[in-house]
Amino acid sequence: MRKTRKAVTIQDVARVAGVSVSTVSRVLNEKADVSSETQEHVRSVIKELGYTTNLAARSMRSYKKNLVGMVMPDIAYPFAFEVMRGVNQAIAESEFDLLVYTTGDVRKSGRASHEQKYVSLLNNSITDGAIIVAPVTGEFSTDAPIVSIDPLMSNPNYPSVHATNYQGAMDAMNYLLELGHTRIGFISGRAELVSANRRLKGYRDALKKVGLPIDEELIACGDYTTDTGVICTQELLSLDNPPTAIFASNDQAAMGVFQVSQKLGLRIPEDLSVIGFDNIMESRYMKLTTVDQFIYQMGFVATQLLIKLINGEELDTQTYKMQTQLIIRESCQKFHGST
Amino acid sequence: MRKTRKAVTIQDVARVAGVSVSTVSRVLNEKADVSSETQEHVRSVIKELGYTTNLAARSMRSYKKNLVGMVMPDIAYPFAFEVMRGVNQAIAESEFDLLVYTTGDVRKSGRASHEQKYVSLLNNSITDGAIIVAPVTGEFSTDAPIVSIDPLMSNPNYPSVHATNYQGAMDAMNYLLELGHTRIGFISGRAELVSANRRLKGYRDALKKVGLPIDEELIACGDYTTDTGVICTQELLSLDNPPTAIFASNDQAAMGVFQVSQKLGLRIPEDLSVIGFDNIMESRYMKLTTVDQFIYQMGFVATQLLIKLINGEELDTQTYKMQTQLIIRESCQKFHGST
DNA sequence: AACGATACCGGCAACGTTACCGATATTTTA
DNA sequence: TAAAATATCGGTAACGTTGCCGGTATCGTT
Repeated sequence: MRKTRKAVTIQDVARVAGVSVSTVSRVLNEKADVSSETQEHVRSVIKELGYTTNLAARSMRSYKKNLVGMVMPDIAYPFAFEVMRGVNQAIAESEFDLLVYTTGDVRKSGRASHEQKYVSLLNNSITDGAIIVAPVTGEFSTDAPIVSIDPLMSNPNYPSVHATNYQGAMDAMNYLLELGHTRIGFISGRAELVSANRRLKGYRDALKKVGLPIDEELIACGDYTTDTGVICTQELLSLDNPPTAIFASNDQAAMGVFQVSQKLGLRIPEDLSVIGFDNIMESRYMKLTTVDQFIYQMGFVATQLLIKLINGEELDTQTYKMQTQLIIRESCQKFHGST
Repeated sequence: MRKTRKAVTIQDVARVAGVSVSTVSRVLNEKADVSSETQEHVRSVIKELGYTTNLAARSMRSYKKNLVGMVMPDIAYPFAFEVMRGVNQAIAESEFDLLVYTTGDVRKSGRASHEQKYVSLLNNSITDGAIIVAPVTGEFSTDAPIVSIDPLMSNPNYPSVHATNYQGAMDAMNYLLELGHTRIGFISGRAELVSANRRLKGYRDALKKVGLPIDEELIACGDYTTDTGVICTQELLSLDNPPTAIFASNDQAAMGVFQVSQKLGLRIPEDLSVIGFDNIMESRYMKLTTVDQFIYQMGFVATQLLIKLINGEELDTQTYKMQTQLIIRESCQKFHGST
């Protein structure tokens, strides 16, 4: 069925080439102590047999693997893609290759088991270090360096990169307030994530600062997905005194607002102002005003930090804060009087 | 700096628990031959020490790894993301985890060296099998099963999944021809890829079938990127007798057409009809008429095939053809007379 | 001519894990 | 009650690779 030449090993190469295993290994690792004729000969045998070194065996024995690991529960959502783009870029510029590990689904394995698994991936196994996206635990028993992106809790054990979620939320709110909105709905993120909590706090504090009351009815409980964004929007808009603007915790939730609005015949921004958070690819096309948290750069910077750590360099700071920026497009409008 | 508990091994666990290494291994792999008290005790020690099994060592010794590998030169472009989404979904539904391998850049390592590397990844190393996206070689010396997506050449050695590129190109062309266009520009893909050649052949044959001459000037040499798409468009539009419609080999190239048109003040579709290929995420927002090749499904199906192979099942067919479909949006218009 | 320096190469051990076999204690069977 | 079956565990040998040590030739030096 397949053309399989069962597992060619370094021994096979040595036998066929008529040299020792050590010599083959030396050729493979480009050590100095081999005559050029032997080198050439061994190389030709390697090519002939189609030999490739077994990564598992190699990484068990030697220490430098030139591989960076990356762990994410799910790679099929915009945030993940943006992070990966940034990581990819930094990797392309480096001597390292990248290994992305995923279970495909957050719910697939329990949290503990999942964390367990990915620590295995690192724990002086395959990679020289790893980037972990949105980890839920703070403790890793590993020798290899770790950098986290948008971690659950700020953790002193290893460096992390995250956006200024609080400030970003404040900026978004101030913008809406300046436009004259006073009833502003909020769609929250997953409650267990710090990013979500920081944004919620920004929402609350911005209102407090201008002396507006906080109506708990206006805070809908989301989870960063479009589906839940839809539900939250329906809740908010069916209130007796519905909001004139909605601040969604992320752009995917904001897409839910768009969907519901369209169904209800509400125009954005004429009838409803919407602001998001993240600035994912799609937001540009939807002309969504949002808070850019430079996800791409977060991935890029995290990778650079990790590579520094792997190379034994010291870091200036343990937490790298990525400044957010309000991107004004066309989904918000001045609020004129009621209705 | 980091809290490192240096490399806890199975030996450490055994010593602390007061049992043999074998017993710990049995507990880890949930074998039957262990009393429940011992099991519990060992498990508690494992937890206490924060032990996790070394993947490299394990996969060197045992055969089932529950890991699917995926190899792509670059993960930061829309096609790759769509494939990954499909793969991710299939993985989420399976018992397997996913390991995506990339160098971050096609040009980073020479082709041979790159192929070398990723065969290593499989070659009875870490994974049970692998999905290879757009491989350039047809020969892999490996024991583990392989499925390729959009391969360079149709290869009998292992199954592959690819779209009906020829038919899709024909459909696109027929649509433009029916709209009355006779001078249709073409932006080709990377010449070494079959997909690109099949689309070009579709372009040529469609013209031939209706008896239109093939003007080689109208065929611009692209490489599936937006940047080159821009250059090609400029070439095409600066011809003495410019095309009234452009068929771009993929959507990213089509985005180049959009960019140039906007700069030149040309309206799409009023002044220029554009059709693409791929139907990536962005195309929807650009209202680009295009040929959907169901990239997501390609990833999904490829993964399912691979898992079947890993489980020792036989496949019905070696090449799985994904039917394309013309998606009509708003980037094409009837052609009325000249200029 | 005798010595040390050098170039090149082979042998052995080790990495951490699992498969296999065999050993002991306990229970079941005839 | 003796033999056999079973449950539970330990010891040892691999898996394929690289690091280290040491062993030959060959060469240069005096």
